[in-house]
Amino acid sequence: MGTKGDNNRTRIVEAADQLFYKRGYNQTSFSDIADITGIPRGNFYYYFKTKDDILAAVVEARVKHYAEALLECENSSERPRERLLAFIDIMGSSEDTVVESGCPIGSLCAELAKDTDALQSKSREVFELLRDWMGKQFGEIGFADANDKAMDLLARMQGTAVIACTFKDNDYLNRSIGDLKSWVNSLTLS
Amino acid sequence: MGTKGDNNRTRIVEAADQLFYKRGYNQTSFSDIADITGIPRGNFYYYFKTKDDILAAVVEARVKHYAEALLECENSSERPRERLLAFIDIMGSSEDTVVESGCPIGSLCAELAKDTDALQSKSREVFELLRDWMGKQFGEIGFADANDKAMDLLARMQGTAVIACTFKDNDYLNRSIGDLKSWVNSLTLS
DNA sequence: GTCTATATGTAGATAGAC
DNA sequence: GTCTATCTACATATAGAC
Repeated sequence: MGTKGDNNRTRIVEAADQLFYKRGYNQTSFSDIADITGIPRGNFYYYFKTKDDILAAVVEARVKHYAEALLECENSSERPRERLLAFIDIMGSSEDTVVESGCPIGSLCAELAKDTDALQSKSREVFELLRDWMGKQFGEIGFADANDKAMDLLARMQGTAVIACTFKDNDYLNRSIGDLKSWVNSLTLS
Repeated sequence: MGTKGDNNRTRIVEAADQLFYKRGYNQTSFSDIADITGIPRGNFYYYFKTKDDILAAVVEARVKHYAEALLECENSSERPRERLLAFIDIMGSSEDTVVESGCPIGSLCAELAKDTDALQSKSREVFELLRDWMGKQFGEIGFADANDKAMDLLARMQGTAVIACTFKDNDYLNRSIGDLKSWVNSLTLS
C-alpha cells in the first residue's frame, strides 16, 4: 500500500482501461499497454498473473468509478426522477467518445459475450451496479415494476450508443438522449 | 460460376459467417474456419486475398439474406405498420441465439467500430439496409420524421439485444419485444 | 521491485509441388 | 484448383540477472 509498486499497478490498469475501450479487450496487447505506460511487458506479471486478471482489475476500477458517479447523481437531487436524468446526462457529456467507440460498458460486455464465461460475467458487474441503482430510483418513484423499468432504461441507453457509434452520428445521439429524458419524465404510475 | 470452386467459396463464407457471430471477427482464425469446412488454411488465399476480404463477402451475404427477409416482411401485409411488426418478430424467432451471442449485425458493428475504418464502414452496410427499409415503412404510414423513427426502432432493438445477451435473460428479451411492438402500434401521426 | 532475454504458441500470409 | 510446408510477426507468458 502506498508503495511504488501500487503506482505502477494503477498506471497499468488505467492504460488498459482506456485501451480496452478504444480498441477492445482482445485487440489490446501487453505491448500496447507497455508503450503507453513505459513499463516493460515482462513487469506486468509481477502485478497480474494473466491478462484476464488485468481485465478483472479494470472492471473493478470501473465499478468504483461508476459507483462514485452514481453517488453524485444521488446527491444532485432529492427526487429520484431527477437523479435518473442526471445519470442520462453523463452519456451526453461523453458525446464524442460514445460516437467514436460506443458505450465503454456495453461494448465490453458485447465483446466478452463471445469469450469465456468467466470474462463475460466479470464484465457484467458494471451493468449490475447500474441496473440495481436505477431499480432503486424507479422504486422510490413508486413503480411496482421498478426492475423492469431499470432494464428498459439500460437497454435504451445501450441502443442509443450502438446506433450513434455505428453511424457516427452526434445529432442522433443528442436527439435520442433528449427523447430518453422525455420518456423518463413522462412515465406515470399506472 | 457453378464450378467446384464456388462451392468451396460459399462454404468458407457460411462458416465464417457463423464464427464471426458466435466468436467475433478478431477471435475467429483461419484454422477455425478450416476445422469446420475441412478446407485447408492455405486454400483460402485462392478465394480471398486477405481476411478482410472474407469479412466483405460475409457482409455481402448478410445483406442478401436480410434483403430477402425484408421482402418477406413486405409481402406479409399491405400495411407498413404490420410489416414493421413482422420484422421485429424475426428477433423473437432467434431468441436463443440473441441471448447467447447478441444481434449478429449490431455485435459485429460494435466490434469493428474499434477496428479500421474500412472494416467499420463495411459492417455498417447491413444496418443501412435495415434503416432505409424501416424509413420507407414509417414514411408510408405518413410520418414526416420517418428516418428518425427508423433510427429509434433500430436503436431499441439493439439495446434489447445487448441487455438480453449481457444478462442472459430470455424473459427480458420476450417482454421487450412485446413492448417494442406495442410502441410501434401506439405511434400516432401528430 | 524492475528489467532483459527468451520460451512457446498461433496468427495471417506465401511458395511451390501436384 | 487443391494441398503441404513454411515464412514472418506478434501474442501471452516465463526465467533469471540485478
